[in-house]
Amino acid sequence: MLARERGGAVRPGGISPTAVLSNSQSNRTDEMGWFVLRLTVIFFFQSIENIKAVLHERELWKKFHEANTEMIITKAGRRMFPSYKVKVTRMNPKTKYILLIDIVPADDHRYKFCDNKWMIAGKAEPAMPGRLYVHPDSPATGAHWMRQLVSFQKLKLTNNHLDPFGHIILNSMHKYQPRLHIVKADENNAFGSKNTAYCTHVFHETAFISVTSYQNNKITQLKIENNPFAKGFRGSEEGDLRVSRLQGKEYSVISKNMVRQRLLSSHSHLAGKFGAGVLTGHPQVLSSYQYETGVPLSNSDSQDPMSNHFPQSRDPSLLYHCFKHRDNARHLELGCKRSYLETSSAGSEEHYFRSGPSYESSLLSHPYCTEAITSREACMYGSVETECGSGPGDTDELTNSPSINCNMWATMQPYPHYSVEGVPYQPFTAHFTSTATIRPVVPHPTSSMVSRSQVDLGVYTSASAQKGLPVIPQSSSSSSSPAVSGSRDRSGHPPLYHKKPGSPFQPLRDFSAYATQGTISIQDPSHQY
DNA sequence: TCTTTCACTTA
DNA sequence: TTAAGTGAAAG
Repeated sequence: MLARERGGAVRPGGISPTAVLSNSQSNRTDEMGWFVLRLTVIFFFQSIENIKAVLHERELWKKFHEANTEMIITKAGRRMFPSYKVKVTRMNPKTKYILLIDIVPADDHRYKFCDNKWMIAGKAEPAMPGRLYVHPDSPATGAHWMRQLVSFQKLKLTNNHLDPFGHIILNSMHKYQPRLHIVKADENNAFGSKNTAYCTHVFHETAFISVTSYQNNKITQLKIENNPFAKGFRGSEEGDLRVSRLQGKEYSVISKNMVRQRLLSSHSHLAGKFGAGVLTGHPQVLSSYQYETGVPLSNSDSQDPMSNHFPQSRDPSLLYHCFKHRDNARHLELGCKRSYLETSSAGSEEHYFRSGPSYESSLLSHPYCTEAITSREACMYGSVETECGSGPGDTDELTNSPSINCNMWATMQPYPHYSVEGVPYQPFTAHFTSTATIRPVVPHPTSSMVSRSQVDLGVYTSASAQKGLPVIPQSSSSSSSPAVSGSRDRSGHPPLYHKKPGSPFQPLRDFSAYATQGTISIQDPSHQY
């Protein structure tokens, strides 16, 4: 849209491409030159790496961020507040995109709240099985995404490691960073094939610490003040008195909330410092069509968690990186419009994948490492600490030629990433819970990592979700599932994620048979536990 | 710390 | 009217 506007705007009064041509050239040549330029302009501004995403209610996010955002996680799943909403521009209006979110560990620490501040309490628990939340409108055209805010408000967080609903699983008292991924869908409304392009946007102000109950009163107050659903807790003498009476309390009408409010009002200085949340990064062209930019979100070396683990003002505030996949066969086909919980009004719009655990690669200065990527990708549940530097490419791949293995959808670089001094690489293994078939493919499986990935790539069907049953990936080369057979892309590689509208999924019986391809499809729910 | 229950709210 | 989302508080 923007590109079109630009393209259209240049011609009348702007510099025409024909301006540099000889006057003797024909009008036809002039037209052709203009056409080429216009195409170039359109291509440039609509290419995946130029897609712009602006965080909605950034000032609100910033208020929370400055107080160190906390997000409640519950067994049943809890929404995030503030909600993750973005305004997307510079998409090709006619191209189909898939928008999804994953939430990766921001570091390898466990936290505690002492003396009214967050402190490091030890080493992080092993990362939970990464899951992705695919926006329910996916796949949709750029015009659709740009038409209005893209809201991920129905995304839910849980601390239930065996969560059957497809919610994003987190560890309590750990710090996380949500990431937005914009994936260009292929002709099959899928992604993950060798030509799949995608970009990742990270808004550092959306980082948070997961908690089972709020720790910081300032956060509690911000939630109450800003979340409509918490209106019942907003401070007023009447309200607090009402609450105390209803609960049979004998304590003073000056409630905890009131005290909090009064305390907070005395030292609240949450005015935003950031300017408009815009994409200000400058993609660097990496080999094999990889693009990335950004800065580390935190300095993990610091001993001051308050000042460093929730980095404040930073410009650009938005980290993003973009990739185009050419050398791998990983392929995810999307069926995001099918509900995960088809009978649930809420669940009907929820779509989850899994993404890989990540902190070890997301924050620290591990060099870009093919082996590590594949291994982590393959160890969704194993939380394997993979050594970097042993890969064939190592750091050179960071700035030069990424390996084939790395250059694939499933190994999308994690948050945060560094452009020069080693690129921590985040697996981006697909897990999701829509009724679509997920078929992650490991193009170049190596050693045992592939078999681990089979365990990783849990998939949830709407049917299983309704039963409260998670589904464990099974694979089968002998699968007769129509979804499976129909989801192979033309390159011969099964897609990672395939939409098969109206097709009930058939459990695949022999997951191991897909070991070399890493293909995953809907599984038999009975195997989850 | 975590889970469950509660009263209240929004949509 | 009802389903679902809130933080508080008890356990």
